[in-house]
Amino acid sequence: MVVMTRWLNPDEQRTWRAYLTASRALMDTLDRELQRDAGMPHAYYEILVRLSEAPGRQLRMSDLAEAAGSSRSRLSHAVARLESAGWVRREDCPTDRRGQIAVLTDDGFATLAAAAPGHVEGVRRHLFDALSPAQVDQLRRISETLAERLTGS
Amino acid sequence: MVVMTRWLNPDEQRTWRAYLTASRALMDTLDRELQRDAGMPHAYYEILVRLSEAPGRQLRMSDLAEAAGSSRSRLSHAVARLESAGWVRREDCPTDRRGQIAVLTDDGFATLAAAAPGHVEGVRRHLFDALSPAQVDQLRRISETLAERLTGS
DNA sequence: CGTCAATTGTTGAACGCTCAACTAAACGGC
DNA sequence: GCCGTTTAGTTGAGCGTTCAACAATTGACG
Repeated sequence: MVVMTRWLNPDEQRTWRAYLTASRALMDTLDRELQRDAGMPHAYYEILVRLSEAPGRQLRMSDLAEAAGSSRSRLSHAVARLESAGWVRREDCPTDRRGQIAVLTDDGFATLAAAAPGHVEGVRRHLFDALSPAQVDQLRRISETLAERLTGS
Repeated sequence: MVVMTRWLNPDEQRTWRAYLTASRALMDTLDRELQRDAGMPHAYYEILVRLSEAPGRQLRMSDLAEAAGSSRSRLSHAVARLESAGWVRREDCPTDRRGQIAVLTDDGFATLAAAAPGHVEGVRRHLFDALSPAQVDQLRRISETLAERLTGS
């Protein structure tokens, strides 16, 4: 049996296109700024942020992957790069011999601290300064709904 | 003089993290579905869509780049791939000898037509089904504001 | 007209991500 | 305790994007 496609109506179409344009432009802009000012892509910045917030500035690879919304493979490659940049180091997990622990180095923390103000300023300028407080709230609710549905958590 | 960083307040922080998680998960999911079902990433799908909507199913490379929110370089590489897949062909521009025109082939149109229902279904399932009509409207306004500010158009 | 600047599009290298395949260790049931 | 199944993490190949450099053409302006 043929199932009819539920096409997007004009409002949805317009919303979807605007969303695509906006989110792509936003992430491209922030990525470029971060690359220029801190020498790392946004994905790597986020890894450093998550490590910096963890107790002891360290996390199991799996936990870090989940926190950063990354696949294990992606994280493996990323941490390899971050390690060779001297921002992260790997340690063996004492309780699970399969495990690896990613530890933020002092150098990594300093780099993050240096990059953070500029990046936050970018997020503010490109996102929050453009929205009313009510819109920020709307965006939060929408995003939380979508995140929950998509990540199943 | 030192300029104080305007850090994100807790609400903004939460909004930003939820936004990051949601938009990353959404695009990752749609990208994976499109790759699985149509053998192309979302960026390529969008190029084909823009071509299919243009008069004569063709566009100058620059115009296509702008329509697809892509850099010239990216589009050049992408069209090279689409051409070798037989979905797009290049023609010389008659009025500007620097110009190239990307033309959607019948094969490309057929591939797009075959991919569209599944992709639209995905957009609906992962995005619109999760939101109320009011939220769709909110997301449209927010996105249009951001898109305008970021792309300056 | 001639020249310098801007625009169009391509190219190659470096980088990051995805996917599938793989090793090693832990778990679960008997 | 043993054996099949999960789980943790890595690896390499292939693909897509970015960036800087480049060639070719057009435009602007004196």
